[in-house]
Amino acid sequence: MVEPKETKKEYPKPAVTVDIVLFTILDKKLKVLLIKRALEPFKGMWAIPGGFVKMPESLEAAAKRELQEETGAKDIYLEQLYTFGEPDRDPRDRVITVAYMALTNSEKIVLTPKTDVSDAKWFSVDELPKLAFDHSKILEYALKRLKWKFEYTTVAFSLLPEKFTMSQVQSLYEIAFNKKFDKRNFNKKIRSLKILNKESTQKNVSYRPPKLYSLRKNLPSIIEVVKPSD
Amino acid sequence: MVEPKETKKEYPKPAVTVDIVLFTILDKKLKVLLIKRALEPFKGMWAIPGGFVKMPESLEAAAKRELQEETGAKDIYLEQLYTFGEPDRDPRDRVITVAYMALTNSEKIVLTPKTDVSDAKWFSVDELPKLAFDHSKILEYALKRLKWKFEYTTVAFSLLPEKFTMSQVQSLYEIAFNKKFDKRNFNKKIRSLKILNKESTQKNVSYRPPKLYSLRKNLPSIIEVVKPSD
DNA sequence: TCAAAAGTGTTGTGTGTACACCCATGT
DNA sequence: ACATGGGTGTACACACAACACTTTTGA
Repeated sequence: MVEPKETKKEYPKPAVTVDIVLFTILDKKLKVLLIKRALEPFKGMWAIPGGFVKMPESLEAAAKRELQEETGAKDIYLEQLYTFGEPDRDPRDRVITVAYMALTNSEKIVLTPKTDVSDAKWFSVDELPKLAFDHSKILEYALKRLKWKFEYTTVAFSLLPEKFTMSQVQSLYEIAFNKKFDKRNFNKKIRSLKILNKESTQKNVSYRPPKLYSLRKNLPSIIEVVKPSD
Repeated sequence: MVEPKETKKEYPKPAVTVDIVLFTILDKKLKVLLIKRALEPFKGMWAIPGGFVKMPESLEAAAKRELQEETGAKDIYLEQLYTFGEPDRDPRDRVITVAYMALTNSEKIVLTPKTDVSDAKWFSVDELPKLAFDHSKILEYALKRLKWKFEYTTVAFSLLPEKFTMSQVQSLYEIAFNKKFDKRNFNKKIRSLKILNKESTQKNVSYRPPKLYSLRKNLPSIIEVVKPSD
């Protein structure tokens, strides 16, 4: 990195924000958290939650803080996606935004809109409203990454409770890929990955009680869960 | 994205730079371009080339500009990697850097150090000096991404001339993965991808003249060139 | 006994991997 | 004629895909 003398001269600087695309599964659908803007610009429009990076905090810390302010949730899976910096993406100022993707089990969180937000809601990813700024582009990118990550890693499991059944896992993948999988093949594939611990057997269901599993700790980060499509 | 009223109050902003990890193949080795810093901080140390983002230019435009200033090269493969923003990564100011990876055929370019740089050189990726800032981390990340991209996409071909032989392709992959491939299997795999046009046959070599190929245009972006390892 | 979801195996097809010899050219 | 890198095929192992019936429980 080159640091020309200009540093001292205080050239104008862009503002830096973080925006977070938070996904969850709700009503058998993949949903994303959007907030309704209470202020200009794009007042009244839906947008991805986010905010300015404060001077002493890292980008990831800023993303975590924003996420917690909106949802109260801690221990959320969080991953940096991409940085969007077209000069005209904010109509007022030059604003560069570092986009993050987050995944959570929807039961863990309670929506608590901040004061600069008039509403916060879950939207199905296939029934999205028009979004403020370039947030549609960001969301589209996040969706691509989500699918990719589901194929090649175990992040999908962060959308499930601690203990879960095999059909919950399958349902999760079917929702994300909008596609049915064969139960036997899916089972076999997941078992062959050796990423699950057997826990116990669920009770109090009016049908054959399923086995419960949990995700093993300290797994390698890339493991190819489902076969790439197309 | 939320834009609180703070915008108008001109809170302090971090500076934003782009840093570019430029790879090439030279002397049968994977090399990276480093510059020797002529100014503080880290004066005299090697670093990844980069510089400040100017107000009216996009991040990618800034990366292209810096790259061209250093190398004179246009039409270089360029891809955003990751944004590094730890508050203390620059000892003076808060500086957030958007890292890019670039690939070029080394014959296309001529190194032309800028005035704030006292030297610019190609380093083998396995013989790197200590680097300024967090640039070692950035480079490490770039290398991971490079390998990943080589496995799953055709970006590797941007390190080759317009027309090339099959052994040049194989050699490229062998260098990047530091691993030998079987000639017949490699050939078969590449041919099965249907990503190459047959061009003609090379002349003036003192051995059986090889066939020349070029990369087809408008290929899908993901195609799994080599099998994932580990 | 019924409803509901759980659980379980075999076979065919395609893809990856291992492996060795002859070919075309310039000198 | 020889040195140099170019070019080619077959056999085995493994992973994916297609496919249907029986089991366990609570009501």
